[in-house]
Amino acid sequence: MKKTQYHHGNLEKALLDVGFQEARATGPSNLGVTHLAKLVDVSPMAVYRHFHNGESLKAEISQHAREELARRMEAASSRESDVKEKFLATGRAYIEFGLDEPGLFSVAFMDCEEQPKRADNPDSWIIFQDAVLDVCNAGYIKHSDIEEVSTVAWSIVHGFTILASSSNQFRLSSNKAAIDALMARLWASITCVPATDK
Amino acid sequence: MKKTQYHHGNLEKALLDVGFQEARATGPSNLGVTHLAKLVDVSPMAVYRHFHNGESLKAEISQHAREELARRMEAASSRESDVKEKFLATGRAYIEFGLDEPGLFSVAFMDCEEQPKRADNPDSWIIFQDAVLDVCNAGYIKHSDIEEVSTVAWSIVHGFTILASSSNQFRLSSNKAAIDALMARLWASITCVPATDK
DNA sequence: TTCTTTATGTATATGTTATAAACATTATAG
DNA sequence: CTATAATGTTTATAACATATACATAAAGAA
Repeated sequence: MKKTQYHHGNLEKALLDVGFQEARATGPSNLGVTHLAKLVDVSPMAVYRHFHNGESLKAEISQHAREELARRMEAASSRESDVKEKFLATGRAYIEFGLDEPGLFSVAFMDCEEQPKRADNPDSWIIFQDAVLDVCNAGYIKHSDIEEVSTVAWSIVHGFTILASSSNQFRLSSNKAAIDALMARLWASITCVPATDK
Repeated sequence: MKKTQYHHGNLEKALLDVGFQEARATGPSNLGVTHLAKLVDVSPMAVYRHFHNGESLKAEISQHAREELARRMEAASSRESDVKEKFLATGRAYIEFGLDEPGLFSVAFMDCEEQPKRADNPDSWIIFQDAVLDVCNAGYIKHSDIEEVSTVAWSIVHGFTILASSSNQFRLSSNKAAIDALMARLWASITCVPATDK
């Protein structure tokens, strides 16, 4: 089982793929240059022909994880037809992604300096905004509230996911019940907002 | 300016203090054993007399950051007298801590294996639960909803803070306006929850 | 005080990682 | 069918974490 070809074929994709798998399995901790190079059976320095440094490799893996999340959100949304249900399914998919794939989720939102941020790729922020736009067009909310509502929706869903999945935070009796309750209250927060008293 | 004493005096506290400062200044990236030892002008191995390994040192720094957050929440709450305002001030303090001290905030919630979790120290989860308990006792919500409401409150506030502070996520026109809106909707989500239709 | 023990630091060594520089091989375009 | 550009390897170097062995100082027993 030794080295048969000097050139790998498509090392860049291979590194991203194996990095994605590692992210899925163990989160951010095994995404080092040397480790990934070993998994692809290539010398560590070969990596630098395709990525400026280890951080940018991690950043791209992180981007891939975010794209996977976005894909699942869109898939979940497309399974529904009602606007409200589409919106809720989008949020629910986000949470379920975090709970089912804690490694990918934490890599998706780990802090790395430069995000690639390619406009052509799906992005959870855009997806939330689109879902909220539909909710708006269906008459549930005012047009001027779109950004505000998107912000709330993403915040609540993201916060819950992090606290429930990644770490040592709140312990809940039932995840499913907690998610149902959370989504109900999310819907409440965006539809029946009271007059800003004071 | 050379080494005058062989023994340091209180190295453990010195390491935690300088680690806290580094966390404040640059987040999780400069909390290594060697680096902190250098800042305290001590050999790297001295650190191991006080911490089992580098991870546990980081974990304690992280704990201190969480305690600082808790302290600010309690301070903000204590400045108000009305139950609702106390609750909202608690959440607002959380967000402001994240925005004012992004380094401390990201260290506070970075994932490290073992959290110390000393019961005698203040903790944001407990503080939220206490605030919600008061909201409950004031008649705003049902007693059976305490856990659910605490979960929502922490989720929304934590999610917003992370997305707004730590990373490259949503860009908002005005932070203050966004926070006001968020808190209004948080209050909405916990008070006027609609019948669980379906 | 002086001696012993324990706590606390240092020195040295090993293994891992990131990454630079120089060199090797292969693919591709004239 | 070569030059040259792309892609990999080898060989440093430097920063780390941390183990082992050793040094010093502080605290208590004699």
